[in-house]
Amino acid sequence: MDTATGLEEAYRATGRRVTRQRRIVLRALEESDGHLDAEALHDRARVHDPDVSLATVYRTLAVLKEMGLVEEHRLGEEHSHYEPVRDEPHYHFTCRHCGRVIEFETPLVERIRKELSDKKGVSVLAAHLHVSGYCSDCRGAEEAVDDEA
Amino acid sequence: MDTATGLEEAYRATGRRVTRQRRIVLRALEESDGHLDAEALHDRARVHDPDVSLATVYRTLAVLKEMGLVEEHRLGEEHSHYEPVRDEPHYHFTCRHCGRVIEFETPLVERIRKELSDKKGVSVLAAHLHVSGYCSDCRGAEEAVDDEA
DNA sequence: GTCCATGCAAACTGTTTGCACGCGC
DNA sequence: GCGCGTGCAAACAGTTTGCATGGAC
Repeated sequence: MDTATGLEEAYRATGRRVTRQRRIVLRALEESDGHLDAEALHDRARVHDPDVSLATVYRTLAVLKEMGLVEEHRLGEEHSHYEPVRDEPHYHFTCRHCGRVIEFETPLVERIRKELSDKKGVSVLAAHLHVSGYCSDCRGAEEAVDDEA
Repeated sequence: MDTATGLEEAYRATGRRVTRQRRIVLRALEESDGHLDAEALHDRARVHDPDVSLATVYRTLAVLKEMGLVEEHRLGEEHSHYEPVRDEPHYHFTCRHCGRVIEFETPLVERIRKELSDKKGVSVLAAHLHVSGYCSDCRGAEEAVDDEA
């Protein structure tokens, strides 16, 4: 796939220096299947170089966010997840029991955007839809989780 | 409106003690038009009693969340906003320039829930839709904000 | 050689918690 | 008066930042 070098090239194109650490973080991001948190990304980066610091991971993510190449999501409510921006918008479902994240697409959010623009006169830049519940594997375990809480 | 005593009664019904501080926080929540953050709620509570602590605000919110009477939202991405649960679900738009929060309704999210259940076999408990952009008053100010970033 | 990027540790923000006291029941 | 709820301050998690050094260009 050609997105494999995508981040690094887009990054280099901005005139920023491509350091060893930054390349490692970019690769780790690209190789991820999406929605990694900073800690997980850091762990993956350290496989290639144990000295990549968490601060560098955060700094790299900040740059990528600013460039619009990476999106930050609050899925589990406590910390952020990051993923490279793709062409088609998509949304997230998280399972409250096993934590699994399922991505899904729907044209309906686009319709909501339009309705909102028309009715309220706002200009929409982004729409995040986060659904939670139990995935097909965990549907029987609902009470167990509720008891834990 | 009868929701004015709603929180306190529901609260009392669980057998918990209704203290002066807790009553103040419940009232402040009910009198809010929704989506206050903990700090704002604390400020409002202190109007009635300067000694209500932020910890008590958080503890009260935690109880109400657990009871399902209050919802927590991540609107601005950095800290949480809280609002009493109402009958009809609604969603939020936030203006990136002035910070205004606009609530809106749409039946389309319900359709998305159904589609998701059918296609992926998941059981949906909650759906949060957060749209951001510029409100009608701030549509001209977009570049100014982008420059600040 | 310049100057951006790094690692480290300290700072910071929002939230939670341990403890001894206070007050609702 | 029992025991939950409180205020305070310290702890906490996630993230950001100041500073001196290092490495990309």
